[in-house]
Amino acid sequence: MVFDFFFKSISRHIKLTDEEIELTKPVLRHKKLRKRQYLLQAGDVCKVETFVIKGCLRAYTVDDKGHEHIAMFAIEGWWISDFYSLLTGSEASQNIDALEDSEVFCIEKTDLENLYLQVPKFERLFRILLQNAFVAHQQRILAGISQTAEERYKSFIGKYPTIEQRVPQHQIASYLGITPETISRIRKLR
Amino acid sequence: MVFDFFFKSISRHIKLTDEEIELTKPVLRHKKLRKRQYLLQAGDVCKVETFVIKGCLRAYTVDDKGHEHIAMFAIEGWWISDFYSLLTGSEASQNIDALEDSEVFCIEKTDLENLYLQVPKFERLFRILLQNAFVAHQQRILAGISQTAEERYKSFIGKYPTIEQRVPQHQIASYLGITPETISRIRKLR
DNA sequence: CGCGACGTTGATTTGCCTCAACGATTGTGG
DNA sequence: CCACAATCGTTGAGGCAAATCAACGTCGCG
Repeated sequence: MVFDFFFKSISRHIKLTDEEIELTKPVLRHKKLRKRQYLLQAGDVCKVETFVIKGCLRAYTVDDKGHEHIAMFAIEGWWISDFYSLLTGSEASQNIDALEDSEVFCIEKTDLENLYLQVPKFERLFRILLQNAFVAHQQRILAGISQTAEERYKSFIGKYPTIEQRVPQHQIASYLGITPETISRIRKLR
Repeated sequence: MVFDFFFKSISRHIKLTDEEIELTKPVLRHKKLRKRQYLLQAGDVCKVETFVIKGCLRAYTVDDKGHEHIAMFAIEGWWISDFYSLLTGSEASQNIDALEDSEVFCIEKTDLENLYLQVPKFERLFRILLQNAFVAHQQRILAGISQTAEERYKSFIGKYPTIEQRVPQHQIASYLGITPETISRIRKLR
């Protein structure tokens, strides 16, 4: 059942009753994405929070020189969206697309807000998820202002070996804010 | 009254009843900090979430070369803590101290957890605060991987003119991950 | 007063980027 | 199923933004 992985994932943080599970199911919109398919394009308004069931997605911006800068990856069990756009209703500055064939659950913003009222535990769930994201972000920021390219790369493959194995190196370079050439040279030195 | 500023601040996000306000007051521990005084030292465990009533604080790490890297500033109305330490109970990697004589409210972790149960609106408050922090962090990360020192500095003074006026330039340099000399040279060019 | 904190300026170095060329692999349309 | 085009990683040469190192002036404060 497609729902199983979702409810198992969130059970790490909140315990739902059967009734609450039934209330939740209708808001989960199951979607399949082909590799390279967009979930969101910059300029559109982001309307959904997305949970990854299977596969790998990325969120990224494109600067005026046409360079992509990856804000985040999301693999099985992770959430992804353009949060700012979702929150404010403004046009997304980020693109989100699939790096592999993927399956996701999308939750409409309005559905999520109702869900908060019907099943307040979700308020707690997202607070916890945001707390974790907050900590991860802070560490990434500190890495960015205090470490060399090499340190950041090695720290990345230590922290996210799964992602390192799945996505092309130049995507990781883009996430770390360094060039693919530099990554290649770092790797050469054992 | 010292409480006024606090409740006025959070009223932007949640509306408390008089009864809820009275439940909240006892957990707010009022504290004064002298300039340069520590609120938290790396190695200790962070036990409190802190709201700034007056003044300016900073959270920062010190690397093996003795260089400070500022994770965040907090002025009136902002919250500050070593979130990771607070969350996990592990030793703080960050120091927090006052850049000016300051006044704060500290909330003990255990008190906050009880407060979530007694006044669930606080669950919502912190979710909203975390959402905002999430967005700010994401923008800071993207700036770090896609912009030059000059762009980041100018963007900083555009976004936080108040902070730029209050704290020494080398602190801002440390926040942006660039050297004080570079800031000085950027400023020279008009 | 004298010392430390802060900012500035100059000379030099360096880590990383840019640009360019080249194999290897993948995948895709005829 | 092959041919050709992307995609991906590697390597080299050269350049540049920002760091480093060092010296100096100013201010505020104990």
